[in-house]
Amino acid sequence: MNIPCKDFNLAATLDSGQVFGFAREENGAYRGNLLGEPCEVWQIGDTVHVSSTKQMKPEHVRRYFDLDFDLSSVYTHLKEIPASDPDWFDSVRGLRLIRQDSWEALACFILSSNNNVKRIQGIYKNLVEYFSRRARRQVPVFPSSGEIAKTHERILRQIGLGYRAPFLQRSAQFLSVNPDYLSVIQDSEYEQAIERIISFPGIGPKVADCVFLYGFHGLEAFPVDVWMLRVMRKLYFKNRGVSEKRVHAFGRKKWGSLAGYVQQYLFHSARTGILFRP
DNA sequence: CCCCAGGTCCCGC
DNA sequence: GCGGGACATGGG
Repeated sequence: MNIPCKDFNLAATLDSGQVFGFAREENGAYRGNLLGEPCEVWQIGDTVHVSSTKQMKPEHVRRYFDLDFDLSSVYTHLKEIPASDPDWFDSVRGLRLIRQDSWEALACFILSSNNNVKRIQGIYKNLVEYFSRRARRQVPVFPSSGEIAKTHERILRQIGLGYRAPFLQRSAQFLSVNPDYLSVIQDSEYEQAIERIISFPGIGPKVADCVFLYGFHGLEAFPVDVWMLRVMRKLYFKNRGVSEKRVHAFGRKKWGSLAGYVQQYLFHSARTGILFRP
């Protein structure tokens, strides 16, 4: 399937730490799971190519990659950021926020706490492989909350979750008892949505913002992790040791309904060294 | 041996 | 409400 796309950067989108199920291959294509279908995705110029066994509707892929969103207002904010060069984000222009599955985002970001992207991807892969094999699935996909709820905690530990194993399992158990809770969150305003997400075990304010942003496309979220804390302190607080809470409030107020997008560009750029290099 | 990674939890104040 | 340590695991 070929999908025309303007102002899109597939590599920056999939490498920016918002989704953990895509692996870059030698030829530059990405293998992963798109809308529940294992597939291969690559970009040539202004065209996205998707190869999968089952047929997918182009409008669903467009929606998944948020391709119909006009990024110009985001770029206006990015140009005003006090970096040395106003075009500092040129190499990642076209980075977009994916509309991924909300359960998968919630599960993945429980794994993300005090962890690094490389290892989160590894645990994600282990979860897909173990539970797909166990259920004898023909196509490997991320396990449902029901599957996680029913397994043994020691299995999750063996897979590599460490001390986060009981957090993920208890969260899955809650969802299997309250199956409509994710749609309740979907229909909530920011403050109440965060309050509800934060009630899951292993989820604090930072992960809750990630879940709201990536799992529910809540663009007014502004996750502040160690990378964001560093870059924001440098840009706006004269390198003073201001708290995460204060940086979070600052970003949300400054960028409003686009805070999540600005955050994604800042986070990816900080982590890859695009911003602030000698 | 150390420190770090898309933090959270739990404790004492 | 804020500060500090513990927490699994793997890489540098």
